[in-house]
Amino acid sequence: MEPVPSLRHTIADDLRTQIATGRLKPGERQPQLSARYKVSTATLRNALALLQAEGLIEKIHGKGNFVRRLLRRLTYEGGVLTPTLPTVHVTVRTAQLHARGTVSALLNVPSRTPLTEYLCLSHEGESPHSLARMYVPRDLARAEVSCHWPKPAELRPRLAEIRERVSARLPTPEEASTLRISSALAVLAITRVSADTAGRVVEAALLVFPGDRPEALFTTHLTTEDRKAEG
Amino acid sequence: MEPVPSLRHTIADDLRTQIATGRLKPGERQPQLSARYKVSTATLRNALALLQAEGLIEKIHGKGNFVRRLLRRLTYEGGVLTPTLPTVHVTVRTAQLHARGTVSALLNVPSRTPLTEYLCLSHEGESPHSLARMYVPRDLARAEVSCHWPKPAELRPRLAEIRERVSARLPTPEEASTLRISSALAVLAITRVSADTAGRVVEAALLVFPGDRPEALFTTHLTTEDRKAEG
DNA sequence: GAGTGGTCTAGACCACGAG
DNA sequence: TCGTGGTCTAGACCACTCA
Repeated sequence: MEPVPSLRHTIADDLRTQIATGRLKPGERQPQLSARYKVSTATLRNALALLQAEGLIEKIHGKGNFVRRLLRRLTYEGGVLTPTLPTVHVTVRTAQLHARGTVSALLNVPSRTPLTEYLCLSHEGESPHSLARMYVPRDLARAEVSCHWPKPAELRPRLAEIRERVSARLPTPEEASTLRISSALAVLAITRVSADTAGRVVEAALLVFPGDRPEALFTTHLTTEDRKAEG
Repeated sequence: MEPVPSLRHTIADDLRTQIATGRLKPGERQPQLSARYKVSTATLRNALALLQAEGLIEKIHGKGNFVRRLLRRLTYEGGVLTPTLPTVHVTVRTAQLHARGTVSALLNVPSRTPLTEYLCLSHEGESPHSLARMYVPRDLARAEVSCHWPKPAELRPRLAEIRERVSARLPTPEEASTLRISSALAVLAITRVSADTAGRVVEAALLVFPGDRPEALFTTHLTTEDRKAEG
């Protein structure tokens, strides 16, 4: 299949095993590495780009290359991330704005409807972990600041239906810099729309997770009626 | 934020609009393009790599760069892709093998249990569209060759629960060449495990979709009991 | 064999971070 | 100011496709 493995793949493979065995020092510099492997800087950069796309390393302009901490793979299920880690903390920025475009359509409200936006960034230690943008009609906005993390059911309106659209894509430049990931590292994007028992959309959330971290888990329990309807 | 847009982004933006307005001829050559923009080949390649990662173009070694047909975004919901297109056809390869590793764990059967593997590749016209690997215990294997596309409910065992794990990642080299996508184009990977009413796992499926095509949609209807349990 | 894309080099220049 | 990463260049060489 690949009779002549390219130089950058060979170097990337070597660095990968060094990372796996903990032999690679954090903050390793490009010039040292390119000298060690006797390749040009461009080739070494290409090798590092491969590792970056896998989420193994992080490059910081003016400082060096750093091995990313291996974080356990989390699971997003039913609007909640598990396991819930005590080391995760969340910063929330609230803004008042007016509906327009995509958000207006998701919430099923006219343009210029007053909304409250919650911009949530979760960290695990120093590392940014996930990003959430939540939009709530302003008359419904309360202490819903916990985003996609567990929250008491009483705080939110009674929900009747949650629709979650999941897609895979590359991060926008803003997302990449906010999450401190390579723009080549895929992200899992979840668009969540929650409606109450009256059918009114009470929340639209745009969630973004780096692809090397969480996954989403969806379980369908088929009742007898569902199976009848299916046939 | 980005006061000095890099040259390759400028070129990529320009090519993007040309693609959107249909002005870019298929099979456009790198040498012509680098001459047109007066940049080095490396810079032009970087610009094309951006478009490749968005799934807009496809490069074929020795031939040229080709604009990918814009395919409508499909939705995977409840094991079915919608809308169902008459132009989609599926090739299936069946193999007999024995459980091991991940598949063994997913199906919850011991290693070396006889399995039937269905390897399904769907095309829309000439373009590969999605990839599915399905594993079924051999004693349950029947005419289940339609993979994740609609199939009569009678053909499959009565299902009680479907669990779907969704993740975003870059394709493996094999997936990239099979689906004819860039290795930089994110894919949506769905691991589906279906159990019958007795709790026996009757199917494990590994589905891979190019990130520029389908998305997955999951709907949760919260009944009164669910909401009680949530509180 | 001519033309294409894929890889690599050596080196220039700019932008960022820290002392 | 110095060392780092980020971008770009000009050109060499190989691999693939097609006439």
